[in-house]
Amino acid sequence: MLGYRLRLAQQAVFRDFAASVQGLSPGRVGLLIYVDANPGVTQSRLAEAAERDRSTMVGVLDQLEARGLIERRRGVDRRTNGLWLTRSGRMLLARALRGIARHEQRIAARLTAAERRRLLDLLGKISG
Amino acid sequence: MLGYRLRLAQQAVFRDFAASVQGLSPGRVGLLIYVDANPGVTQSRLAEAAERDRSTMVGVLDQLEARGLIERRRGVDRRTNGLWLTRSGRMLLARALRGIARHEQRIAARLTAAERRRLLDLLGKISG
DNA sequence: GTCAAATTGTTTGGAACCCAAACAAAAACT
DNA sequence: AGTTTTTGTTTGGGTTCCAAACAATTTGAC
Repeated sequence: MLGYRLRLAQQAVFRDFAASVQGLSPGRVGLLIYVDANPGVTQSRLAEAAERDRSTMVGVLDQLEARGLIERRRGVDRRTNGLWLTRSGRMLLARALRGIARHEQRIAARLTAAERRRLLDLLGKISG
Repeated sequence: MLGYRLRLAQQAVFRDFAASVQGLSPGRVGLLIYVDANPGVTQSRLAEAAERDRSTMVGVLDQLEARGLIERRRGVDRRTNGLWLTRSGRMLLARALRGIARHEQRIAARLTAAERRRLLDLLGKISG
């Protein structure tokens, strides 16, 4: 019951999110944010940060690279690829973040500040 | 932020759920419950109830049938397959439901009754 | 009653996701 | 110098889902 309701709420939020950031899943946005904050980060470190397998990253990064959002550059350690956002990657990320901000506002509008705090608190009790 | 926390909570609940009901995803349990409550239900109706495409059901039902949990019988309308739980399907479902009950208790133990009501209320505000 | 239209389950092809095992290239350690 | 470890990659697998096309069957219109 609770799990079901959690899923419904998450889906509602996700749908709104998806409407805010066309063509970029939450996971992808997370990757772009991380690369933006850590320019030159290695694929393995990024996989670690995202709690995904190295092999999972390959295809994802291939796509982001094909869309011209990130760039792989061979590192001094020639086994590694350093990751950077391209100009258009930074621009798309900025646009996405603005969309996310609007999204947060729409969601926040459904709750008072006190309710929001309470909800986060209760969710924490379940997660932790 | 809120979407992220929702996802964490949902994952926590899901992990606990998975530990309760080995080898049966929440979706599968939902299907078994529905078929149990509506013996002879048609594949299309079941797909409707689960908000999935007819074509999605085929593979899922193939698996459940291969595991000997459900049975397809040609209906009077010979286009249709009526669905029934087999004996072992009913037994497995009963076992799963007991596991889920224990699961709910474990989750409930993290919250007081008042907190639980409050959480469901707040989640409703977000979903609706 | 006959013939077009709708419905049912199915197949095929595809899209996101994800992991594990194996591999070559490169680096680090001994 | 030789062994071990790390990195990115490929391959193969699994899950979950949808859309389009199809034959069999039923329904509806005339």
